[in-house]
Amino acid sequence: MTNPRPRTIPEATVARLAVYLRVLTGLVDGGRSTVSSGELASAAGVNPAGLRKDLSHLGPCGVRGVGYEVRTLRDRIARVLGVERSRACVLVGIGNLGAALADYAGFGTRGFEFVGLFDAAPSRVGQQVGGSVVRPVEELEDVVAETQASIGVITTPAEVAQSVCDRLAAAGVRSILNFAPVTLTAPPGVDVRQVDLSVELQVLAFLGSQRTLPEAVVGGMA
Amino acid sequence: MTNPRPRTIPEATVARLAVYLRVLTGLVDGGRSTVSSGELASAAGVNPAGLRKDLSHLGPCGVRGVGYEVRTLRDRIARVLGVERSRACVLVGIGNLGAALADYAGFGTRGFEFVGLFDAAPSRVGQQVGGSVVRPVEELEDVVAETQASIGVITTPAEVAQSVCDRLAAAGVRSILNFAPVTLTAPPGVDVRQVDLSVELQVLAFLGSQRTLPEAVVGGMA
DNA sequence: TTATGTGAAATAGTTCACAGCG
DNA sequence: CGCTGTGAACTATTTCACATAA
Repeated sequence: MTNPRPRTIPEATVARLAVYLRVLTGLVDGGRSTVSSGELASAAGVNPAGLRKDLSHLGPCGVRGVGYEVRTLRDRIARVLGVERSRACVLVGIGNLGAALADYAGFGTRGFEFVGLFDAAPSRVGQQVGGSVVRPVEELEDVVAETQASIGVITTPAEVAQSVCDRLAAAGVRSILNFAPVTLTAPPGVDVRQVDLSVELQVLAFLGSQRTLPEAVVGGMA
Repeated sequence: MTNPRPRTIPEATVARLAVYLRVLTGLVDGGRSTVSSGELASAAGVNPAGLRKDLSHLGPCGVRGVGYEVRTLRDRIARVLGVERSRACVLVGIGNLGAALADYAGFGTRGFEFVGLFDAAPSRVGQQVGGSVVRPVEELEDVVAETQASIGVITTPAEVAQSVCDRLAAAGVRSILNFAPVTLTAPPGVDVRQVDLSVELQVLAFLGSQRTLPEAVVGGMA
């Protein structure tokens, strides 16, 4: 009772809350008013008991015997994740991937707004991408200062990613999402998350070969 | 005696092995011949003891008191991950993100070859993207059959992702990497990995707000 | 002496089973 | 009754500490 909300939500849970939020938004748009843990879990690709455990970190938010109120739950998760208000992001490196992200509607509808797109190549600067004009990377610090952007996304070549990271951190960005295939180091107080697209493919390839080649293992299903 | 390798490599380890492989390839290109667990761990952003434990799944591959031979270790990891030979992949949905992936050099250099790019839009079909010509999605099954592609990548809009997944699975693709923001279901024997780019941003946002408003309590009442 | 390889301890995360509320 | 919320059991993963080998 004196400890209603533990401040510690496991990171694995946070990642799944983001998925639940996406599913719930779809249900709201579809006019659904309530949903059970079983149905929501199935739509999110997780186990129902695990979903209930995840939601338990938000405090009680369902009705026993009935399920969860879709809109209420969505709002609650959005508040916990801190996406009720829009967050300013800057994106550095407008190659193919950067342009794809800048143009990806999924960000805008989920509380992220790109307030600055930057590239070092003069040929890129001035182009219109995803509703914004690409600016020279020299203006990065000024724009971060003006817009108070708290999130930076790096889609540059690997060679310059660390220096971009340093500049973002120095300019006051506290959270960095890096798509360049290098491990970045940032000062304390700055979070870095790494997304390596070919790591995902390699894990898939490994799981596939585990299934295909294991001569020591029984043929299995299928 | 050639079967002392436990067939069970933890998935978390597999993902890190892919990162080590990337770092090692960089070291080979840079002419380095040996590396210690500490240095490799630091370059990969992990703890040295954890790295050694990861490598222990491959059997002994270092020299005590010295470290690891860079080229040998790289080859060993590549073989375990099953990327010594190139794997045929198909990519469905050549929007911004799909074009970015098709054009991403990181895949080609790491053992993945796109043998077919597909899109439903006639305006896309025939375009040259990343060295291949975009084909109509109707040809998907034929190309999978011809090329024996074992991996499919989905970068379509969410609405059609499941049907593309079904077609890939029916055509014989055993591993699917999905970038569309929906949870896919596939028949047994088909692996699906989900990458949701805005989930990454939301986790970042949450960690950031944890830091920024350490006192704001989640729910209204207690 | 150095740096690997590894059991054992600690931690994180998942699943189960059922009590309890509507 | 049905479905949530949750302790308890279980599994996976990380970290530690040190024996071991060059």
